[in-house]
Amino acid sequence: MPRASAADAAETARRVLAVATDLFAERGYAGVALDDVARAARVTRGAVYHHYGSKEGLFLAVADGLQAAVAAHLVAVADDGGPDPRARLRAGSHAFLDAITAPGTARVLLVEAPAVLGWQRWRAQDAEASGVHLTEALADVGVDPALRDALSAQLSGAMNEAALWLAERTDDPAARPAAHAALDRLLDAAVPTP
Amino acid sequence: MPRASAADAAETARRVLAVATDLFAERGYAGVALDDVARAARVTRGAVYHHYGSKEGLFLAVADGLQAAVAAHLVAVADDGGPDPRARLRAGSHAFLDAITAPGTARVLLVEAPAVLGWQRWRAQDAEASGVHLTEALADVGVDPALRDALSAQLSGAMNEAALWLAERTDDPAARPAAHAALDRLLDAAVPTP
DNA sequence: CTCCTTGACGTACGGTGTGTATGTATAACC
DNA sequence: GGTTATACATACACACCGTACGTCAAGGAG
Repeated sequence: MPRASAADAAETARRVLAVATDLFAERGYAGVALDDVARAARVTRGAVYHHYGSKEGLFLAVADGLQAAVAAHLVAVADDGGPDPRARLRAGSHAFLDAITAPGTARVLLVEAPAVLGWQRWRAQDAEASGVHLTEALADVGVDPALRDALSAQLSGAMNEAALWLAERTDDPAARPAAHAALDRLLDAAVPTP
Repeated sequence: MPRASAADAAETARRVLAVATDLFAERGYAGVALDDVARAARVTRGAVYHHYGSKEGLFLAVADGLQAAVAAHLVAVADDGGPDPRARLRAGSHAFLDAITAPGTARVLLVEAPAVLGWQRWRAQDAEASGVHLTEALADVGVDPALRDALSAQLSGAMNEAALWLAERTDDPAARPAAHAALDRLLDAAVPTP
């Protein structure tokens, strides 16, 4: 008995996405069956396939949503970080770290996504969303072009690992300051000291 | 018709492990069925279950083997890196990077393993195999104890990402020197400059 | 040398989960 | 107001994991 208007359909898609985001964050990709998602969203698997095509398609939508949220927060903070490129680099990096440690985000984006989507697809998507800002900031700060890409990748890896490290230490109040302090050291290393 | 002596059994287990290592590296965990492994090793799935208990058990054995190889190479190089702790830190780090970029290693250890085994189990195993050496080296070099763990995690993340970054650039001869140069910058940042 | 226990598999089966084909009623456009 | 397309639900085929069970040789125990 499908009594779905266009608005109802959009609502259904949104509800499925929200439920899937929670479940993937909790149990990981392999740990959740599409029937779990469907039941929690009060539809059947047919609806899920209609809107997202496949389990991988659903996961991709989930990852996209989380990544967009992280990038939005990053850009917002960096934009009022002042004109000094070094300050912008720092502000943006710390903002990234804070955004990606939001409750279910790190696991989906940093652990599941590379395995599910493949590392190269994940890397491309990450680069498009937040990586560009890092690479750009490194350029603004005067990093040797020959090292820029390599350094960008390694700093990105450092921040991602910091996020996962933090996610396991939510009860230790000293962890977050320590992570930010360590990150500052690495960022200072990146900029050619004046 | 099982005519298996003890030596034959060990040979079977070894052959299955070798085949599984190749397949997991090529297609990832989800992309390989146990029947593929069994056929390639000229046995049935029964033999695989007998020796490794489960698909996850088989993957764990594969990951263990690769991680042991990486750690062995790391230790070997670091041990003749001389007595200077800073030189040992550098030598060990570069050795790690070289070892983990061996053909199928990075994907299994850095992309599949965290998702399959769970990040915490993977982290613990990685810390036991190579992480301890990094943390120890940082201590020897005089890193503030409050930052040591955070910095160790972030440097580890940087190296892992460098490895994956390199794995996608096997045809670019400038990539590896750039990765090592960028890594040196981060390592220099870690040691309190005298 | 014989018994018998155990290890090293092979075989058969059930359960779960993905994807696809098909049906259907309502919304949307003409 | 008839037609088409959309938004689902239902049913089915298929793949794959895990487990229960069977089997035959190896390796002592006597």
